[in-house]
Amino acid sequence: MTRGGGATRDRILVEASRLFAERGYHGTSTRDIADKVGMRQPSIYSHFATKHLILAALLDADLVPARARVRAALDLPGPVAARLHAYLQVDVAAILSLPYDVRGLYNDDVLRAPELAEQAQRRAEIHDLTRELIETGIGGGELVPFDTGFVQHAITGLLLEVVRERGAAPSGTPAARALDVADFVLRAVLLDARLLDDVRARAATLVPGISTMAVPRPVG
Amino acid sequence: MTRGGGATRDRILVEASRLFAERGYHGTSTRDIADKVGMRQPSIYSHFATKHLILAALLDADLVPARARVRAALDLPGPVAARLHAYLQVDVAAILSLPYDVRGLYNDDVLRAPELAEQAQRRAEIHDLTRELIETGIGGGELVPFDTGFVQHAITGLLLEVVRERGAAPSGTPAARALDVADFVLRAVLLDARLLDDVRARAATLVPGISTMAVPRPVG
DNA sequence: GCGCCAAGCTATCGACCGATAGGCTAAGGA
DNA sequence: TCCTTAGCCTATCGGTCGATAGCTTGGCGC
Repeated sequence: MTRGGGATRDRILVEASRLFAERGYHGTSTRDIADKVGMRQPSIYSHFATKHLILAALLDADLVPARARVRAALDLPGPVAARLHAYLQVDVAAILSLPYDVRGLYNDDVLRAPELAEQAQRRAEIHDLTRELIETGIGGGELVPFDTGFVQHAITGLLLEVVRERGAAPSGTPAARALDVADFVLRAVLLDARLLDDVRARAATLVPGISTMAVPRPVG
Repeated sequence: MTRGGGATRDRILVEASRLFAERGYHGTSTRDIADKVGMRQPSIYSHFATKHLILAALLDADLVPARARVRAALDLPGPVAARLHAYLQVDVAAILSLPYDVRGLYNDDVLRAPELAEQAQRRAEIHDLTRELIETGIGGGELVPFDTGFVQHAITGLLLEVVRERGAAPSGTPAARALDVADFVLRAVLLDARLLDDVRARAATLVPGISTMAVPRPVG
């Protein structure tokens, strides 16, 4: 690991993420991963002590920056609608720009495994923070009084599916797709539809503040 | 199978659907299913020739009525917005009322397996018909000119996540959740937000016509 | 009452799984 | 130069997988 600066470890992560996306975690064997990397199956264990830790590393690469982003959106000042719009844009763009194929990470229900409890907790935290943001917007009269949990789930589902779409037919740039998602959600939840242009303008000024919270992990 | 009128077969399907939802298809063994049903593992093969056929039966129970519903929505007369609203309501309510736990059916990427090609094709057909409905609405100036594929994926993601939510914390009745989904999507895509009340009223008259297209499968 | 057969059972198969043990090799530091 | 050790290798483990073979049983039609 020290010799190559973690290059092999990263290749394992990249290939594993592709296979997880294609066949799911349980449907992918450590031999499958090793074959793609170009090594023997036991050699994987020079870099990861268990198969679960491969998935954990991939999940963390997504979850840790994502949590930083939603926290940034919560801490920023101003109207909730603009912060939500900016957050969605940054989140989608960031996920679509990850070096890993994240499509398979949340498909399977492996997140319930006790070995991934830490990651499951991180994800729950992101959901809680998202709900908090929505709740603030509803309480302040900016957003339609939908059930908060429903809106959070709607956003989660939208993000997951947009990510899944990328692999099948990557239509449009990440930035364009990110704007689509943000617009779609805000049109749905914004109480006064006439404010959408204003929300977009305010969001544009917030995007850099949220983006810089998430330090992208460089991978060869 | 003939003696009990397929009762055991249905119990296998019910228990399998719950386990698939909990651990995914690959994460569930035929022994797990047999244990829940209360029989030995090889006895499963008196009702299903392969494990894939269990999943295929579950998928068909969802996909076949779903295809009928979207076809009905396409064939009905009147504005697209109302038809889309009605379709979404009926679809969500129908899925939430299924005797099976459908949460795990589309999580894994087993649908790519050649044994499930027929089901994959059915699902693709549903997506195509949905896109057609949206395209009509955009062309007719009723809906916001989002990318058609994006809207279809957004709807798919929303439906999947709402279904997933049910198992975790079933908040609200199926009908209430169905209305939430329909409202959320139509607020997002309706060009003139002021028409929403009218769309809802028109949709209410269409709901029976779409519902009756889908014959629910009785299961004990 | 008797034969048929669906539907269960036990026993077992070969394949594949994740993981471990232990050896070889080459790069890097003393 | 020699020692350490990261990073690969081969060989192999026990466990579990989906699936098959073949026996037993009990309800039904005749």
